[in-house]
Amino acid sequence: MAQKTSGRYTIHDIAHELGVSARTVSRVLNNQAGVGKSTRARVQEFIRAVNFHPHSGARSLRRQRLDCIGVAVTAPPNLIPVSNDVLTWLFFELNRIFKAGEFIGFDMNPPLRDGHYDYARGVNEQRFGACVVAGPLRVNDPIVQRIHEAGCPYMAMGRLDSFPDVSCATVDYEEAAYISTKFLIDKGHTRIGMLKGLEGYQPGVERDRGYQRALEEAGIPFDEALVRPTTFDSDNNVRITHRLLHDRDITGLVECSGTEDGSSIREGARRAGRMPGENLDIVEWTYTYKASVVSEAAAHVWLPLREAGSEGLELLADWFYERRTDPFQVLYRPILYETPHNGDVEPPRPVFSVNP
Amino acid sequence: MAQKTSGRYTIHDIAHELGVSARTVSRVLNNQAGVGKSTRARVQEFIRAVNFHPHSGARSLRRQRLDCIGVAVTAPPNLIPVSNDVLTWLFFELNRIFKAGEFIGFDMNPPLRDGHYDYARGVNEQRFGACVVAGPLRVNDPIVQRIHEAGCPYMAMGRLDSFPDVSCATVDYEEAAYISTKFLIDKGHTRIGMLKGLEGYQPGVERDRGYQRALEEAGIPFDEALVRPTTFDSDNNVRITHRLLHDRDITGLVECSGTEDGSSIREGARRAGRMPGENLDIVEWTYTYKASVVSEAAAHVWLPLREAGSEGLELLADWFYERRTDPFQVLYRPILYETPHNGDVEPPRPVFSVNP
DNA sequence: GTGAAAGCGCTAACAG
DNA sequence: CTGTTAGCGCTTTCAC
Repeated sequence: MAQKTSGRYTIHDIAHELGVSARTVSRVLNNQAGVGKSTRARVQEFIRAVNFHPHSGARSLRRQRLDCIGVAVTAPPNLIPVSNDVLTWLFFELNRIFKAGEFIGFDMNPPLRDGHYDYARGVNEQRFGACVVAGPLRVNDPIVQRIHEAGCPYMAMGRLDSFPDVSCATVDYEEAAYISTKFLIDKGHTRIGMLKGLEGYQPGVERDRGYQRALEEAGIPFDEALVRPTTFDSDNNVRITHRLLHDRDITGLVECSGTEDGSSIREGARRAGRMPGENLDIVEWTYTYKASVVSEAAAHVWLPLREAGSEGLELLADWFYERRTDPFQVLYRPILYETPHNGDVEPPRPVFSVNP
Repeated sequence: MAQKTSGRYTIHDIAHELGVSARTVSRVLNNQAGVGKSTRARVQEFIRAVNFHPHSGARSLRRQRLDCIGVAVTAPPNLIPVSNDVLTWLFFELNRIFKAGEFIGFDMNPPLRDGHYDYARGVNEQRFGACVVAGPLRVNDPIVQRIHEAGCPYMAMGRLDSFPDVSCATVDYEEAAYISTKFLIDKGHTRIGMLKGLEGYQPGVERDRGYQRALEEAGIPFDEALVRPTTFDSDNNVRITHRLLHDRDITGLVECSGTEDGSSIREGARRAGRMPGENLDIVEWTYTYKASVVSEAAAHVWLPLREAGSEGLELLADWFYERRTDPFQVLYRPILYETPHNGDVEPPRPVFSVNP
């Protein structure tokens, strides 16, 4: 068979080869009506034999439709280590919800441009026909707004104060911080520490607000020394926990690092000579319902982020398939539950990965 | 500013707006010479103001060059759960090696077509200008050959008997199985069990070959009951280990599941009433040098897969940037070392993730 | 230093 | 049921 010099067939080559028109080949490729049964079979046979696939760029240029669903993270993995569990969950959900064989692409390492990670490039360069923004949004993030303005269906897994119209599915971290703190206040604690994840990101700001609101309501003065930003490095978190708990007057601790890394907390408490469950009441945050992050914790707050995300992804698919036309906002409430004490508890499925 | 009806600017719109030609805008976009200093500044300013980005499809159609480096896995994550560690390593390496701001896309969920996962689609549809095939290759895999024939620079992280020309960077699993088994034979064991990962994949076949070669050399008859295929499910591996070690005559064990999941082995041995280090000599495989998978193991075999991969990625970049033109084959030798007994040992960085 | 025109591979509109 | 034609947005000749 004559092969084009470029080394790849085009539909014109195929049409020529088979003595039909390019339009016919295109029809076969797109499963459109208007091709005789035997012609269709011949074309299909040929396409399969030479392993022909249409050029996605040419295709996207002509139809005004991109067939790639993109996942973009808001920062490189060293800063925002989105865990394998979340990526796996996203794969499964995207494949469950987008059924038409869309290509799913992950852009996991956005370039730094003008001081911001440009995770919008997949949308801007028209690679993505829809985009999931995974990872927390920075305070005053300007990038997600560009995605919004591009008109591409998208869903961020976080809200943004500075851009309230953002299309998103997430949980209410302010509420989570509020109920965590209030729980400890109601148990009689007045000096409550907080191990605060995601400083500089929207979820970090929400933690601050919820914590302060609970204190205010109870008339407890705010002491900034009690709030310690954490990272995704477990050694560091051991140290931070240790240092915070040095203050023996702290009897309650909101552990909202978001790392679900119980062993760091335990080790940090141990080094400070504290015994969770005896002289320290901990409220642990987790993204898994009834997960046992630390069995000695007084309570857990469940952040149903995946659950919110799944609902958001359905809406995103509706938008992509033009069953709806607008951004949406899905906000799930966190739920506080006393730590389950039977041995039958699953470990958390982390949203962020922690080293080591 | 007048905006096109489509909602997006094209270089023609910009040219019209600024009273220059599209060619000039294109020159600015691509940092080419032949534009006056002030004209260039005006164009750049405008582009930035309206957040213009060229259409990647149109661009790839016209130049015969794709600017996306793709990572494709050979099967969906439930079958081949490539771990976050490997993904993260790939991000870092790709970003270290590809320096021209290439887009890096991950296709992590290839569709099933004709009984094979079509992980070549990114190459076939001309989305990827280079492709890393992550994950093991199935025995007789026909897909990677299509990538090869497409002429796109690529690198598989595995060899393939049925297609020896495959461009790859990997380790010699046959040698690994051979030295593991030989080590135990030399210690006097004659009945040696094997927990064999990746049945049905090339690395599984190589394990078989290396194991049998060592036995043959020593004149020990092969007993297929001693070789047990494992999975990436740790509960299952506990059961398989337990069942295998039921045979009290087995005194040596090659643990080449590839999971680096020491606790399953320990638990399986415990259930069978065996004490590693006392009545059982284990050789553990790991992808991390001097990692402690199981401290009671007699020896570890280090599979320098990442190290081979890094060298392969450099060659892939050379190919992509046209500093070389051909496929390559990088094959690293595994190394056996006695298990270090000082407490100063790092845990392995897994290549596959294991549930739970 | 700049612009007009052709064409990459495909699909939509329209004609037969 | 099938073919012709135009044009998506860009880069590349080539001419000025």
